[in-house]
Amino acid sequence: MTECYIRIAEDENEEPMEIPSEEDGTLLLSTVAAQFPGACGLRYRNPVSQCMRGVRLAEGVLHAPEADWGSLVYVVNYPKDNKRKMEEMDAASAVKIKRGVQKTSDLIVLGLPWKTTEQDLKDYFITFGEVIMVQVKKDPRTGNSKGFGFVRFGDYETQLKVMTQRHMIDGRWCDCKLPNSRYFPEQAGTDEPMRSRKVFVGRCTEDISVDDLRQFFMQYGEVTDVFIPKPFRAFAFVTFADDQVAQSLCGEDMVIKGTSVHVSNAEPKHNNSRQMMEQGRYGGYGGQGYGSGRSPNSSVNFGSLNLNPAMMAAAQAALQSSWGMMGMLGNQQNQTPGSGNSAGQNTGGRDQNQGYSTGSNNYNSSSSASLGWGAGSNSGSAGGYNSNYGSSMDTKSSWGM
DNA sequence: GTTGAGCGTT
Repeated sequence: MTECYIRIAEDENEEPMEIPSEEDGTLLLSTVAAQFPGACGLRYRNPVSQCMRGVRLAEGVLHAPEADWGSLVYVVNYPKDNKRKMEEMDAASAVKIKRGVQKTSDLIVLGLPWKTTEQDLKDYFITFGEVIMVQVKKDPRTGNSKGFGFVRFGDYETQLKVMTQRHMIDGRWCDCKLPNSRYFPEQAGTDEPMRSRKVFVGRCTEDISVDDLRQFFMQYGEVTDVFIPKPFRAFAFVTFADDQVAQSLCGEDMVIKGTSVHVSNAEPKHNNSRQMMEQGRYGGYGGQGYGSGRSPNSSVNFGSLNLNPAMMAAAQAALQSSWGMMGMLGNQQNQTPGSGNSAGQNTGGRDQNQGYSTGSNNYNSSSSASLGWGAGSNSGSAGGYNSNYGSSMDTKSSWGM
């Protein structure tokens, strides 16, 4: 497929405008948005079925429905359409529904053998379901594994399943939990102190450009600004036209160009010390330190339920979901009773009767392609951390909320 | 070349 012009209109009955594709025949959402500000996608009427069809959109790139775009007229989608239809529903819920029932998040994988590679991790976890991203954390200098990593699944059910059992990976028992670094906006406070239109995007890699960020985040709403500090400091700021859109994304893990980035509240810029007074309740991590017990604002006491750490993690996740604790109690029955709650990190133990057998290669993931590693060495995760990290704080002070 | 509880980003 080659470069062409695609007919696009705001409405089926409107006069279409011809918009150029890329050289490979794809169409950038940003190109559409240049003519139709706020656009988040395209649809068209299928000539055969007479039904409206959505155009495939992946990371800001629109793909022709058939071999080429043809002479159809494509109609612009706007995020506001959703909001109008959903009336009282806030943008946060709208976004969640648009993207599926329950968002997934990165899980930390603890106890990995030193030799385990990202490919090994992927090969193992794909037997549970679609894998969006894997990482093995390495020493930036030597390249040696630090013995832990991260994984992200396509489906929340898969994530729950993986969290509730231990994993034999390359000869060692490993645990998958929600990482401590996760920020829980639902628990940050009862009222909503933050109404910023700007979000902080952490864990960026150097190959993620301003355009990449803009094109990725456009799918959630109109992006008014993208800022990447120079020199590279592994984070960025994205500002939306709508603060509700910004807030709805806070706390989420996103995968951009195969890298797991984390979206959270942008801290108020501190120039003139007044705002520092409010830092207490803002604090990016909701005030929770590393390691110690979380859920400071939760009124539920899980201690009485005799849950093992994995179940605690699931419970933590349940707190954020709509189905609450009910699903968990069902899961609990599948746990082997009296197997010890593995609190002592018994890494050599063979205590759990997990239904996973290392011989079964049921690669049931339908399509994990196009999302990351395919071409060998994209996830050189440690590659970007060598240079002046955290050197100049003044780069962001010149930039206002 | 060692290690074995931890925790990625302001």
